[in-house]
Amino acid sequence: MTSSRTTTSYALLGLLGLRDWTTYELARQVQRSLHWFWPRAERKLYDEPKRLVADGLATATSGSTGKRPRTVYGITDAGRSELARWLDEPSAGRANEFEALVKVFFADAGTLDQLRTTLDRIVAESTQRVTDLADNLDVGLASPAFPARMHLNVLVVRLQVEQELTVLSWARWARAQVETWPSIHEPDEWDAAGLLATLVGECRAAADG
Amino acid sequence: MTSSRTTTSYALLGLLGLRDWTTYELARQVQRSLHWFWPRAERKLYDEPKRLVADGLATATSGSTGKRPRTVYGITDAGRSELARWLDEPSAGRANEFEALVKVFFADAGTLDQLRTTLDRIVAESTQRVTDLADNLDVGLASPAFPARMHLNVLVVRLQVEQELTVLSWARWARAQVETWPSIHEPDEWDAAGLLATLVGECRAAADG
DNA sequence: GGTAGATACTGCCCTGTGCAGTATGAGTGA
DNA sequence: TCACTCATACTGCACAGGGCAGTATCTACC
Repeated sequence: MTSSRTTTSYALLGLLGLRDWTTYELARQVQRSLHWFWPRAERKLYDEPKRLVADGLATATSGSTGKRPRTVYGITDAGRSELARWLDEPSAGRANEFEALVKVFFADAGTLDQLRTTLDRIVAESTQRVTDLADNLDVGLASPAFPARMHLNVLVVRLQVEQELTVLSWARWARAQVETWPSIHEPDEWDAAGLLATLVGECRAAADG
Repeated sequence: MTSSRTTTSYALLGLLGLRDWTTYELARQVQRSLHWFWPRAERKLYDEPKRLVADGLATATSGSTGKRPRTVYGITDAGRSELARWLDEPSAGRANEFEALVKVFFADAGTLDQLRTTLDRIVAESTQRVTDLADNLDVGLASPAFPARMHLNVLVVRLQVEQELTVLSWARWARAQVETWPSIHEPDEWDAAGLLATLVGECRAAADG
């Protein structure tokens, strides 16, 4: 019986469509590419291929390196057509988790210093992510794993870059704003309603355009 | 014994810090505000307050509307100090789930038409989100639930708006690019490596700046 | 009196996370 | 040659979280 498949199933099936992988290789590849828009724990990546095999979408070839087991997974024809079929399905909406932003949102439960620290950390983490992304891309440029797929990579990577840059520049802006606040409760000299109205205007303009 | 707390615990504790709520009200409020950066299923929002009460961080007042039960939750002093303490903790990194982008990434398992449809859907969903966001903000401007918290709202909302606008403009760009492709495998006239190099440059500049 | 929509939950099964634990293999230097 | 480190290759367990179905009652309106 074919059990129900999740996006994770298809994400791995997609990778198997490119070449054969061991689970360990899959785990590392997922960290490098898919992780940016479909983050999954390594643990799951050891379970999922077994389900694909059970459903006839993938093959498992058991070998060994000395005494250590080594399972290589590949895609089947059924897997390829199931993957192609999945591309037609409507997708789930985006979901963004950003714990630090929850802390910003409830900052008035604490002190101004705490908010400043939170924003400093966001700036630092964001800078790190941007740097990591650039490093990844450099490696990809120097020795592309799948040169024939560069165009699709560019589509996806461009969004990643723009998202990361958006967060980074927002974080710097927010940190600068908060610097001038006299207290966590009163922003002083701040036309919050005006800023909000401007944001609404930008949304309307973008939605119409 | 105090069980371990999750970010969801603190998110709800934060709302309880603003005023008392019934679980139903909490669920609706979470959809309106927190959902954009800490999405959680309604189901979870019925379990979590009970844990907060068990840990002494919240109070539950059982009442009724006729025969229907009605539990109002509030925060305790212990809850307030625990919330303030939490603000000091380092946060988990961001996590973005974007199923449709997985489909874009593996688009060469299907046809060019499928990719175009996927991108069309992303544009549509993104436009909807931007519109919803603007509607929410309009309501918030007209009758703010917590006027004294407008400044924190603006900080958070600005990131939401910029993220949504980033996705929308990316989606439109991507759709336009793909329009010119002769096949899913060859982009024609496309300097993918050059585009990638430009993106890397932007990352480096932003990380340094 | 009927009915649609809002309110107020619970149970169940599954996915997914995080962490600890258990190995072996390959490379490096003392 | 031995020890050490890091990479490879998994498994078990407990708990967080998601999605869906199910079960009520209340309010407003016709």
